[in-house]
Amino acid sequence: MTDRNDAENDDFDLLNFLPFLLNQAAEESSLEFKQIYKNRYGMLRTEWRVLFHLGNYGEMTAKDICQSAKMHKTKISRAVSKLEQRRFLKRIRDENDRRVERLSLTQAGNAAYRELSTIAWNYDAKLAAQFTSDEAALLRAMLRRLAGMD
Amino acid sequence: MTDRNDAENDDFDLLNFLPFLLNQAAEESSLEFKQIYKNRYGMLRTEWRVLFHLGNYGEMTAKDICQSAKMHKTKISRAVSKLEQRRFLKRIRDENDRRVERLSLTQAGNAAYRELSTIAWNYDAKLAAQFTSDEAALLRAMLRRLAGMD
DNA sequence: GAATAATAGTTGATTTTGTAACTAACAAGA
DNA sequence: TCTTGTTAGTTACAAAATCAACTATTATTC
Repeated sequence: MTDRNDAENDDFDLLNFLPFLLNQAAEESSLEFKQIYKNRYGMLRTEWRVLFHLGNYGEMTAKDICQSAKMHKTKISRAVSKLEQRRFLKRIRDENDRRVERLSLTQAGNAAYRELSTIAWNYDAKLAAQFTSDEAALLRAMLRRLAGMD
Repeated sequence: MTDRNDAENDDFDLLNFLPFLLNQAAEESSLEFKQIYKNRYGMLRTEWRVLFHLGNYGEMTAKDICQSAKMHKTKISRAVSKLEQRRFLKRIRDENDRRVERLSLTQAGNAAYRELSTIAWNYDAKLAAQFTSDEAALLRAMLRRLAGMD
């Protein structure tokens, strides 16, 4: 029919292409929660991610967050500034290595984290309730594998 | 310890939070493929998505793509312009409703689609090979559910 | 112990996205 | 038919992400 090689992709199916599916699922499943941190706290995704990391792990450096969240350091730098402006976090320069700043949440930051993480956890439960608990556990394990978090 | 309610989120675990996991998995699992459409064709994600839709489904309108890919119409408008500039797609004004344009790939667009979709399919197989085929099928089904594609 | 390289983080310029207002074509009701 | 409303798609402007160059500090090497 044509001189090009088109044998192998007859059954390519966009709707089953994992990167596309993952993206759609990620997008859709974070929409509702996004409204909350956006409308209630005026935060961007980058900002709540930093907040969640600090709330979840306690004191971290920007680089730590960078590696854990696989976010670019400029995004983190700006998110940290915003959160600092809103008095949600404080920086402490590390006296052993003065390039480093140790980041941690203020009381207000912790309060926001607690409120948001409770909502997040309920939200997560609602998402997971679409599946059996075995399925949900398997889903999380597979996603961790795909994300290179093993 | 404190006067705030912090009972329910003791076991909140960021690394198991589905929206976060989904996002990390989506990001990581599209990285390698992104290099290909980006470096080899100079395309953005929005552009290859439009290309893939047209390659996969044949002639569509911008609105069709909008609904299927859940992308905003301005993104599609710009992606279509770019792809048209590169002679990957052509627009035909619908004479029954002159607001509508029917989009389809040119020969060059089809060639690009064939090459990319073959690579995509192999790439998908490589991702899925991390799991049993039952697991992979379940994963896709769960992602479709989460994405609201049922 | 200078000179060089490497690292943590910031800033500025460019690119891409998102929001809202817009044009053009059609539809429906008075 | 002539408002009024709706829809397909574009454009202008604002917000955010990316990329490269930068400062300040520490590590390395000669």
